[in-house]
Amino acid sequence: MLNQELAKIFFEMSLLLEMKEVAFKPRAYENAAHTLEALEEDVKDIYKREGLKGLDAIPAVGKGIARDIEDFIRTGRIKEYERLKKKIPVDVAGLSSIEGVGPKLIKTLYNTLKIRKVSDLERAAHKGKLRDLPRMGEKLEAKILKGIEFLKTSHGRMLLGEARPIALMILGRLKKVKSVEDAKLAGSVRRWQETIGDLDFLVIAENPKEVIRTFTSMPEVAHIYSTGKTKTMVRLRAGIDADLRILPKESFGAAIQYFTGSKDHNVALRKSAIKKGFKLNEYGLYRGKKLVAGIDEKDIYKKLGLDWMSPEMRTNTGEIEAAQKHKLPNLIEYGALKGDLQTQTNWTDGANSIEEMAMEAKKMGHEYILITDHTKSLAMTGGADEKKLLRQMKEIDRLNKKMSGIMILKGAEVNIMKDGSLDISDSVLSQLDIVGASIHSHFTMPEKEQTARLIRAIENPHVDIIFHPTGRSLMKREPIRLDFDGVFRVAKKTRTILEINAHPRRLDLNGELVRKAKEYGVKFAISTDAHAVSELHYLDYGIAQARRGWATKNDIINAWPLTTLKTFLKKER
DNA sequence: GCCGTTTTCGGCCCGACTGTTTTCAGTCG
Repeated sequence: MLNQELAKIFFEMSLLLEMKEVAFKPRAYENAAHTLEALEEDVKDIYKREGLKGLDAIPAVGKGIARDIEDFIRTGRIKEYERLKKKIPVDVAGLSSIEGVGPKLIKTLYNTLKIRKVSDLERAAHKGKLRDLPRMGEKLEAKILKGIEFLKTSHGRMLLGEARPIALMILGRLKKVKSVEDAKLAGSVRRWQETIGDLDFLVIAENPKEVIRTFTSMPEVAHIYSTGKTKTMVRLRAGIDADLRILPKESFGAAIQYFTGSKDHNVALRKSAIKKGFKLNEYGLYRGKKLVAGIDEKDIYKKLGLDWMSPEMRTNTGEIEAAQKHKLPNLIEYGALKGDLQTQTNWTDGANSIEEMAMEAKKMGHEYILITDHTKSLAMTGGADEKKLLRQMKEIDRLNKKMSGIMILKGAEVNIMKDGSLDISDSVLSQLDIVGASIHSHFTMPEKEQTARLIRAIENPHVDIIFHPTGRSLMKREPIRLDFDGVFRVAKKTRTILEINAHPRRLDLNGELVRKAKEYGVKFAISTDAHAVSELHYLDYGIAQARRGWATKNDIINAWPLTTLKTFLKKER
């Protein structure tokens, strides 16, 4: 899909233009990048069908950018982009991914210190060269070093939300190869891990050569590391490695088990196998030299006296013990949710109208959708004040009369201020169906203050859900510091729901915290934080986190009937 | 460069915060 590649280029162009201090164009390119990121149909298909006119019809894409896209489809290059790159030969995408580094600073860094990439910047910071630049000091120098450190720890990894679609596309392609009997995805993608280091494909095939040829000649392949009879490793253009293994049928289940991991889970599993007099490896479960199980993954667990467990749970944090006692939880199922509880519209920073979001939700089979636009202290999003919220409520009433098959609920993503107060008056909050509240600033407060701040918001009688409770941004920003025991205790007491945010950049709460919160009896909402109709489909990423946290249907409020949910939330306290 | 229920030209989300300064530039979302 070209959309993602183009989005990256346009985003880079917006940064380059901003460095050149060109007015307004940066925003135009940035908007186009966002639209393409969320666009469901491949621009190539649109172009094939409707030409330049079709491209022009894409929101945020006009004549100029349509021509850029055409350029890219035809030649794989964009002239304007290459012209900019030539003038400013700097890795702006890499540098700007460091928290606290933006286009202006990148420009100064290049002009004064000839810094072109992250490693240059790191060296300069270590030498204490940054502090002497205009408007810089020791603190900012240290902040940049910390930002680089953080980036490094997540280096070479990719968000699940980016990696999974690529993996599924390649899997589909492998399955179509004639001699392929079966093809499966293993590794961290199968476990729905938050970030992905590489993609693992396992295949049974009569003619391995044909499969390997298909795999290595895919357009996505940038570099072939090695290619043999049973194993091939490549680097994809998207910036991630992919491994393909061809396996004999009798070992397929064992291989899937082995390559799914996690490593810790497998070590524990092998130990338990040894204890019971078996040997377990990627080719099968053996008693002496005799193959006891191998074709079917479930069979391997069964022979070891264990219930089969879902890959999301394989973290070696008690799942093997629970499987042995037949006490694994009955996990919430994919597709079990009845509605989305966090969505933004074009009333603030979303791309689509309330009606468009509701239509898509209906198409997905949802019973309801909660509209939760930002509030006024998030000014850059056009956050709603009381008046605007009241107007939006009227609009929702109008739409509910007009539409059938979906209920639009009135909500908001109310901003939690530094002191834990909210930026919308109680009298307006009380008129909303469901109120979400979340933190968008002061991420670095000490644990004690941050905890007190969040607890104050949780204790507000109007707040039903805390959205993305830790505020983390995967591979970019750390979670805020919280005393989770304290937070979970108060959330339970006040019947305040914690969100499992399904946005691939957030996944917040994560599985580990879900499991901990669940022990306190906290209930959860799984919601997408969708800013466009296409993002409403993120729900599965949240469900995966819930499953890793051992959550059942009973723990997830939007898996319940709407009436049950509403009764539960009525917390006149 | 994009966009239009005031506009095909003339606008273009803007407030809070931080670390630098001693009035503000840069970044964030």
